[in-house]
Amino acid sequence: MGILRKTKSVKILLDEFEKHATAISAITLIERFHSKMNKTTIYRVLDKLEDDGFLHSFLGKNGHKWYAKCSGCSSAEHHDVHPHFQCSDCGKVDCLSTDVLIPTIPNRTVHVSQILLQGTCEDCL
Amino acid sequence: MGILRKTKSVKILLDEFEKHATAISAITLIERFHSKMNKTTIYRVLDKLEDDGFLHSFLGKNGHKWYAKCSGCSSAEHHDVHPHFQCSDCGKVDCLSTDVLIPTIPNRTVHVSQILLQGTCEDCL
DNA sequence: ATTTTAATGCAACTAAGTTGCAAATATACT
DNA sequence: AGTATATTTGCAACTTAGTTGCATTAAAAT
Repeated sequence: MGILRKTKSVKILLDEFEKHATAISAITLIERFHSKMNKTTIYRVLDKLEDDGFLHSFLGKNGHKWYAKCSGCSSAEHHDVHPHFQCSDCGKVDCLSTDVLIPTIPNRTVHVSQILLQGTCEDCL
Repeated sequence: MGILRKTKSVKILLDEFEKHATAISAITLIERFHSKMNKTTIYRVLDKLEDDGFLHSFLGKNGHKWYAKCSGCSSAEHHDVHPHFQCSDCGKVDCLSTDVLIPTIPNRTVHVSQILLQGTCEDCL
């Protein structure tokens, strides 16, 4: 599918991800923009922005969905396979540029790797 | 809290994890034993078995809870911080003994790491 | 055998995410 | 600009994993 129209909702959400360097959870966006748009719309727009390679998604520590800006992705290919760091204190989630080496697993082919590190971030140390 | 009494439910669930080498999702256990025990009981027993160091839990690809037997854990300490592998074909989840090296992250302290690898398992290759 | 206290079942609830459909709105066309 | 067309939106209702409170049941201690 992907984005076809530059609607108000698309602009608001894109803008929000431009403004913040950190990842944002779907739940947070729903809280933040519930007066401007419906949660269904938020989920749908996020979905499309991910399809288009503007955002990538992953699951936070409770299994809730988080989104962050992609760097160098397109609708053809997502190559944001970096680890994410969630602060146990403030809950903030960052994308880490540090690479984690996934070892070869005998008799298995690994296609996707989800790495979520939890601990204390620089602000909370 | 932890387990205090060896009830029927505790025995059934412990037995199930003895029988299978792979991880089992809470949802699967509820399906499998819905006639023998209530889902609330299942969640509560799993919780306690985890507290006691018999099981460890992690989130699968949809953010749903999975459990597997611990090796060498106690109620005092869980040291099952290994990666998990979920087959995209058959859905089966295994604990991997292979270690993944988590690099030191500047200005952050890492306490927990969740690593979920997805791909094709040996049976589905 | 009786008492005590933990474990269970049940029903109702919570919350994240999804679906169907009618109404609104962005874009294409003339 | 005005109209047609197709996408996007809002809403309400739904789905489903997991949780909670409370009365009942069943371990285990006496």
